[in-house]
Amino acid sequence: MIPDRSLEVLRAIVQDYIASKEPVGSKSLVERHSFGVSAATIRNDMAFLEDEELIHAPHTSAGRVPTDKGYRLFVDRLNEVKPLTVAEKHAIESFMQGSADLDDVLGRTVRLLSQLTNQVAMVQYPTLGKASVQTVELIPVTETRLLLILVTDSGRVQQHVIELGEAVDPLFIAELRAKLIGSLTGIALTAVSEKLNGFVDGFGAARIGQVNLVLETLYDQVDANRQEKIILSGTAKLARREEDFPSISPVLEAIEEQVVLLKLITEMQTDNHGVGLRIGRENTVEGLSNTSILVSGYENGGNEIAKIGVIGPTRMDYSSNISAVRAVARYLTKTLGN
Amino acid sequence: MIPDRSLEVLRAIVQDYIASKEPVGSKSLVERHSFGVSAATIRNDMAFLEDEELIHAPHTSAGRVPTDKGYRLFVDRLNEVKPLTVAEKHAIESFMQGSADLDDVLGRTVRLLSQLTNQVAMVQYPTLGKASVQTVELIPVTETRLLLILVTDSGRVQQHVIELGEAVDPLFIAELRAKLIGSLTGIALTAVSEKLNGFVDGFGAARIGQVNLVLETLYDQVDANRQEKIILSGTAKLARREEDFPSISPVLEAIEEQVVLLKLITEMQTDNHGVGLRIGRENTVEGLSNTSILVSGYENGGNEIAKIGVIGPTRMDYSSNISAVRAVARYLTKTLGN
DNA sequence: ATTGGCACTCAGAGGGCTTGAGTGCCAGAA
DNA sequence: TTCTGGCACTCAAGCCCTCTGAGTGCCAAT
Repeated sequence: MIPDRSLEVLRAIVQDYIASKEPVGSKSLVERHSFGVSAATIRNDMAFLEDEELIHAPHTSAGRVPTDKGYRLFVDRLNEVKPLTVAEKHAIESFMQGSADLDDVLGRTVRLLSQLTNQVAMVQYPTLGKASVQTVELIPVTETRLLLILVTDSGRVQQHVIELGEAVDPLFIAELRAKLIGSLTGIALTAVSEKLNGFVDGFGAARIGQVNLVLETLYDQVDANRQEKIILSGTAKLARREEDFPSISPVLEAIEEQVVLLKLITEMQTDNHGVGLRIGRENTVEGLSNTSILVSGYENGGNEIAKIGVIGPTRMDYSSNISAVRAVARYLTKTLGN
Repeated sequence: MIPDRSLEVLRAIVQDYIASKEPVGSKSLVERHSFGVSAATIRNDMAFLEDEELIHAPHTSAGRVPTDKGYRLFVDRLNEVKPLTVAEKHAIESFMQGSADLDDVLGRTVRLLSQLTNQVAMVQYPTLGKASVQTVELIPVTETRLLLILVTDSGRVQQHVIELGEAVDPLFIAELRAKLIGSLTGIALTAVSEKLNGFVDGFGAARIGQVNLVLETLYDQVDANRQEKIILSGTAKLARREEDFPSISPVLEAIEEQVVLLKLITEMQTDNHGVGLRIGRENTVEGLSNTSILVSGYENGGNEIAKIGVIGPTRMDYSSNISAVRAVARYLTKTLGN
């Protein structure tokens, strides 16, 4: 077990280090905090913390810096997070004012979060979840091309142009459209392909090719709904934190690899505060070993669920950022609820 | 007038500097190139070039580095550009294989260009231009919501959800839809708002509110078509060129300011080679004073036109990059032509 | 358990020295 | 007139050395 005072010392080290970016020594520690004991005593505590691998000295005669494990303990014991300022709340409100368009809302959200936290922010597009088909549309756009539109009950709209390679008969399109709407409306996305089993049988042999093309595109769209997407904002913020990284290049590269990033945040669990956090090397992704990733979940109309979050140096202000991410996630859920 | 040999010397300096990232001196110059004269003579030429502000010495006892003006002259006199390798051509072909979907094609293109040039690549979405309305669709998605879809003859599809705030009558929607299609099909985007003058008069007073909502959204979409957009790829490539910039942070920031970037590339003229180039401070945008921007235009089905390009350090391989940008622009035009 | 004291460590700053690539200029050759 | 070899000069960058001070670990005393 870790003694109370040692915990306090750890907390103080983390705070001072976050504020100053300098390794913190026993003396400056007793100056800035009132422990009621002398520097020598603190040094003993620090020796203990070092044994526990919670802090670490960059070199012999330097102050101490929290390790990933130290940050982790600090965050886990963090029982109150810094509440947002009025200005911040106001910023959230005014930022979220706007249209009901999913792309737009998510775009605003990610910029907002980046601005609030001064970190790189990310928003994952809602995943398939329990979403179901609201409607399907089939619109001729040229002689040989159809536009297929899929609308889910969570408000997501997807469209894709299908090249049929031959002129299409408007009557046939109308029939196909009607049948599709009849079969799919209200059906869960996960059940679409099952539901369409044998669908093609209802058409004449001459049409089968075209019907199959349309169905394939439809499956693709359902899949694209599953295939997740992420948007980022504030990449430049990383660069302004240059001192925090040996080199930012691997970090930028890791962030550009959206597939990896998606996998990472998808498998992150959120705790009882509603946030998930990976500190430093807890992210097994190479290139992110000096960054922490902080996420929170949001809901889209009670159906789809996805995550938003920030990426920053391990030496970030966890307290503020946690409350910012949480607040923005909540507002996002609320906004999407309408 | 600048003597021939001096021009040759400038060319050699630019080439060596691009290759080595080191200021180049008279001695290494005569070693690597066969001018048929001695280093001392070259020094005289260099003194001349320096008077003309085409090269510049970072400090007294150092070699020379081309100035923006020097690069400019070099590029303007560049009469042959490095042709693409077979592998590169192959890469382009295979990258462009895919769907007819505009988003998808542009996404592939920008990644391709970034990969080919090893720079940050950008693709501007096609602008309004001569595009006209192919069709308009109005689809109820919930009790109170409509989905408005606008398809232009260049294959661009835009959609937006309209919240009407009250239940909608399917018959009314059908009527509105029919009238819209009747009025707008084939109409140039630029003429849409004019064409719809008085459109609302054909509806009963009770419907006017709803009709206006739909029209407003439609105008917004036409405008969104005008309001341009840009996508980027390979931002991390900048970071790997860290040495080339005093600090990459301002560069990243400038790039994130897409509005500025758009304005910049929009007003860039392309020369007879089909490419436009701004070198260093020729970009009046702060933060881009150490970068060069290289663009080329592409066409979308002969109608819309926009630009693609790369952003990199002034010390970039202009010859290769120019041919890459040109080639990709050509392929993009071709792909979109289908 | 805590403290003051003390010897010890070491990164980083600062100063001075050396090196060598590179320059500018000049007088003589072509 | 143009080119060349030679020479004195410059100066960033690398190297080594020293110094400094923040910080440590440990011990004996409280």
